[in-house]
Amino acid sequence: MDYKDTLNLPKTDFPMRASLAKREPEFQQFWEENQIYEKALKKREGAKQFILHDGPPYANGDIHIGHALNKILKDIVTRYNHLQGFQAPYVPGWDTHGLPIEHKVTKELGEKRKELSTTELRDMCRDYALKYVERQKGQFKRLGVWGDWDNPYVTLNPKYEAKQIDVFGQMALKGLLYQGLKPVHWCTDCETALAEAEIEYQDSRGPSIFVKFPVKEGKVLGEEELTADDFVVIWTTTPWTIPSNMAISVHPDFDYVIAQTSNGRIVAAKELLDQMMKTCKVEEYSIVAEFKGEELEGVKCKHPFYDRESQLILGDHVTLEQGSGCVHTAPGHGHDDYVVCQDYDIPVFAPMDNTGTFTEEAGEEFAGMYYDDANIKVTNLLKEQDLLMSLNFIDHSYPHCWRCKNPVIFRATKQWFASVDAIKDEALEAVRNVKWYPGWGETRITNMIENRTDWCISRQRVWGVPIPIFYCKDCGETIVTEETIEAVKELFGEKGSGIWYELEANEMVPEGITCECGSSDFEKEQDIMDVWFDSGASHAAVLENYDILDRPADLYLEGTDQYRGWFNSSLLTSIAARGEAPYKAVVTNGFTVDKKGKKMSKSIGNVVSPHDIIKQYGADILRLWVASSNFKEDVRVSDKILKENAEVYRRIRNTSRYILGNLADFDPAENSVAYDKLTELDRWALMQLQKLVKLVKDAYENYEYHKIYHAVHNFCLVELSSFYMDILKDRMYILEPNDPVRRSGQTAMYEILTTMTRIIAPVIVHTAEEIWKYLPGDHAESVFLEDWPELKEEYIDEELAAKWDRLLAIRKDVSKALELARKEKIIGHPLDAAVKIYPSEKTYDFLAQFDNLAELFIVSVAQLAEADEQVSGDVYEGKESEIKVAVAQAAGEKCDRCWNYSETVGEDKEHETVCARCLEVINSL
RNA sequence: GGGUCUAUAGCUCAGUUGGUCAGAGCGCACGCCUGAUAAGCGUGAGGUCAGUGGUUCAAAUCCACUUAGACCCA
Repeated sequence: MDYKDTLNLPKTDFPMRASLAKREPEFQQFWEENQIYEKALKKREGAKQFILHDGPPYANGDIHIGHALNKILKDIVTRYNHLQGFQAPYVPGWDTHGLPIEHKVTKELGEKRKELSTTELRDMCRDYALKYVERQKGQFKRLGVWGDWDNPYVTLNPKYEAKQIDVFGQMALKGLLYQGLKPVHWCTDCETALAEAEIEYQDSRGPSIFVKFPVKEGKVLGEEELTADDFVVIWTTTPWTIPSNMAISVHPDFDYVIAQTSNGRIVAAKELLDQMMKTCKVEEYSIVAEFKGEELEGVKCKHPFYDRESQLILGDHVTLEQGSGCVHTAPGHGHDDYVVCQDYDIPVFAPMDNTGTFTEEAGEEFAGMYYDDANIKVTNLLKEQDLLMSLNFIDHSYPHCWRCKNPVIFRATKQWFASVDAIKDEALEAVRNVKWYPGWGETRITNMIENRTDWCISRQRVWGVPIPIFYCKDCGETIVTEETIEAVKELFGEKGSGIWYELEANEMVPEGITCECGSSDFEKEQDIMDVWFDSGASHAAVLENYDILDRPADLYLEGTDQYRGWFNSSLLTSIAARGEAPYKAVVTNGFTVDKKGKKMSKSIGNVVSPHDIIKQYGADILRLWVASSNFKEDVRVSDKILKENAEVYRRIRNTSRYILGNLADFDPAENSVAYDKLTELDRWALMQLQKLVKLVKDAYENYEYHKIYHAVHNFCLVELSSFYMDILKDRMYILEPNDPVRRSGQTAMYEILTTMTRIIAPVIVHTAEEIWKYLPGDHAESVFLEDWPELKEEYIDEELAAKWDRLLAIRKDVSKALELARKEKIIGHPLDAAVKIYPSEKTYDFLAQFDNLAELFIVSVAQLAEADEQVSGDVYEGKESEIKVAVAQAAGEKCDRCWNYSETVGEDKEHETVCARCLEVINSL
């Protein structure tokens, strides 16, 4: 007789091999067809909400590993909170406006661009964006992320745009928006502003001049007094900007000197003096004073042409690469110049029109002159006054227009700004009331907001939301009122913001609006808003627009780059327009880097793509990797790391599979054993489970998912596989199916599996669902329609824990003794062994309370020696406990059925090869 | 150059306020089992806690600097 057939060996169809790449899409289809996400929301109707507001990725290109990390984290958050009992909706979104898309579309069009109207170009941009929305949507869904994928938000949606206008309007009406000047790249040929991406750098030949600025008001520097007879020397390659000079910048930390030359005393950086004198062909000179740049602050020079001061200011942008270390500063024609002048309240001055022609403001010498022609004029004027120290021509890299290939200039134009100063204190106060994970996020955003200058929200582009402002045609006055905002809002909400380009201003301004000057003839603003304003307004445009959402959000969760980006723009617009922070808590994730901790880049070739990972391993492995990482820092990905996660996954999967196999004949309704009737070992296992539940919940609450990963893995491995389940094999297989002790084990395993599956479900969503399908007994159609396992404090018994900890230590020593016996070929399988344990006195009393030591040590015989018994033969002296262990081959024969050695084998005539225990079972079958 | 971070075994992570704190699991090596079997069990080797200096009776743990890396600015 083959006794194997009389055993209860594990039996399940749950596959050992996951085949995730193939099977995951089937579960995703199951969720979609059965509307599991919708049912989950319905189940929590009326419950407290947990709203995670999705930061919109840019609708361009395929998703990369960073997107995957972020989206999976968000999914873990919403699924966990849902299981916890919250209604946790997730409305994904996309950022669909902006230069990168416009640029890409324009580039694809090439020359054809010129034939298209603004509306036609915008339509193409929209199509492009929506194409990538669909594409990325598919990629996100493949990660197993749940949410309202059929109704996501896109920033180009008319309803979104209308809310954005509302936010803009609120800010405008509160006086938080103003027009100012700021330099931008400008093509005088195309008469348009250019974005950085539209600039091409080419070498071109141009003048290079050193100019003396006469000192008007000096001071004592080093040992010497700088007087009105002295000069400060500047260097520039754009002489035409000299008329716009407003200041001279020096670096506070560099060394500067006053040098005596044949041409008067001059100030310059010490390190550049020799080189500069050589260029200017000055042979005789000497240093008469030396001092730090910071001492120059406050010195005033006289502008070479005008009755205007040019003061010395301090700036970190000054370098010692070339020139004089004293930088000609024209805030109307340079970015650094602009920034540094802001600190000194020096006005922006750019006396020039769209064609690059000087205006009257530049004085009669220059008015009407094209900027490029002014170079000669400037040098001539300087020469006449003996202020030109040198004139050379040099080749240098200079920006050119990508379209007409002409050189471009930096030129200040009118831009709309949001005043950050006005709301700074309020914003900082709000920051203090937000929870930041990790904690240093608060410091980081606080510093950023404190140092933030006013926000330039104008963009001279077409793919975006137009700035909804009108101007009086007659007097130029800005028209922005509650009525005009409301009108534009309505219009955009209905037709989309593209309507701005199809209607004349007068068609959009409501009836009855007149300018203070009496005119009712208007024109419209041509600029659009910075895309950061689009996404920054989502707290209104999404949270207020969706019935299932609400403001403020419970959580924003994005990468660390968003302190400057979305966290910032959202906070500012929310404070400005709604008077509150848009979020209650903010979590940030680090960036994904390669195995060496370096950032990923195509050129280095260290990019890991989520698509490849899913294809090779499956989304659950990718998700497990996310959970395994301490994502608040930068996270590493490599094939080795993924392989390791695949191993951990297999352990969790196999443990689950093994339990399922042992539950093959278990009906929880029929066969469950009451808690107080469970064996002590089973109660121990359930206690460990409770400890796990507690730890895991804490970890979810604090966004420390790697703790969950380690805890669950260790639980499967240490508590279950190598101890609890290893011991349980004997009773599961050998005993009569309905034996209460066997049912006790099944009851515990059933609870362990159903609990473990639910707590890990937010991470490995597909696998959890798969396990749920194979679960015996009644259960919801999806694990995501279940509740979080309630913590059973009553299962936790510290006395029991201490008792079993002590036993575990002893078991470790026994196991060591077995290993040594195995090495000496005394035994092979542990069941070959009979162990005799010589305990210390205290340990004897402890061990005597167990009547199943052989079962716990998985040996055929475990004999406890009396406390005073003499040790005989070779023994292993325990390191973890006070025992000595002797190992011998067990006496008797090996039972054919249970594989234990027993002297009862052979006693029965009918079943000669079976032990007494097995005989009883066989007879009862 | 500035702001915010990070650096513990090959990998992922623990190490509460400085005093058995040098740990876990994986991986690796070796062995066992073949009734969880493209599974399971056991044993073992592996780290000058990035480096230097300092504070202290005592530092992976506090301070300074250096090196490397990340994000955002300039």
